[in-house]
Amino acid sequence: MGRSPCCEKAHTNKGAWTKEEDQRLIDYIRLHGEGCWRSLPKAAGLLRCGKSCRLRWINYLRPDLKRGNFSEAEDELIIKLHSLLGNKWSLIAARLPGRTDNEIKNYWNTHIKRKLISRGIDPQTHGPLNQPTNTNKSTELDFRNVPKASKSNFAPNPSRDFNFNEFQVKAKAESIEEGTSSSSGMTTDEEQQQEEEQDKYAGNSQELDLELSIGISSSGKNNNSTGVSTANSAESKPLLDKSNFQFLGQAMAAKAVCLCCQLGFGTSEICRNCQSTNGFNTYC
DNA sequence: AAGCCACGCAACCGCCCAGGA
DNA sequence: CTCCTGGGCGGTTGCGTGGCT
Repeated sequence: MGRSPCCEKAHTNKGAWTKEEDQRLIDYIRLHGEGCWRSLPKAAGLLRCGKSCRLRWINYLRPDLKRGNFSEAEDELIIKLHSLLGNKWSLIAARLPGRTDNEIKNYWNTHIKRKLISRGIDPQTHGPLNQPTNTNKSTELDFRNVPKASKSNFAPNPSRDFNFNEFQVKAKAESIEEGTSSSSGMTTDEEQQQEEEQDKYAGNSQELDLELSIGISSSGKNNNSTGVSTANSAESKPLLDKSNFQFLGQAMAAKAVCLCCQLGFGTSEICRNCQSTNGFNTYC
């Protein structure tokens, strides 16, 4: 039996995308929007697999992408989210405006894993390195190893004994790096930028609110945040004039989904609160 | 200067799920 | 209810690049 291939492999290009291909894809999506990826390559005149087009768009061409280096605050946020969600990169990415799951996954594997190990923390269990792997604390909600089906089937379940406070993780600005921040070799400007980032994500309370509303950040906020990051991302920003894509940003914001709702708290106090207390997402 | 190696990241692969017919 | 298709996700691969010898 087997699945039908997503495309005619014999007639598709592979490997790195050319500028022409990028431009074709951008132009097409600008005119017709996202969706129907299978038929998109033909319609756009691309010799690419539909999935390849989708990935290229999502991971590289999308106008609301941030790119550039991850800030320390983003690092910590990723770590906290990973401790809650495990390798659910898409969920983690939903909490990091302008970042893609692929980008975060790569960053995790190349930087954060090493960072945690150097701190003596097991990147998988988030427990001490020399501790046995099976160390799930009863007080921690752990989405790792949750069957995939449950991801989208989190219907409200009154019988479930669920303490939402367990979703909130304190991420005090304490001891991010053992020692001082200067150990990272940052310049003063970088440190200042990092502080801004930390303010942006953690707020003044120094408490990381992980109520986990999912969504690509709204265009307004995101524009602001990308304004901070454009300095280091300019070189990698492909072909795009951001202003041309405002409508796309708005459309994406409209697609935002609150995780409270996904988890079945759509009518709860918690869900209402996420509009006002969330660090950077306001949709619900 | 050349070769080797390690690393980072873009892209691909294959599986899974949701929704429609 | 079953099958099929489109889309999404996590894991893996492979190429480009920079550092070291």
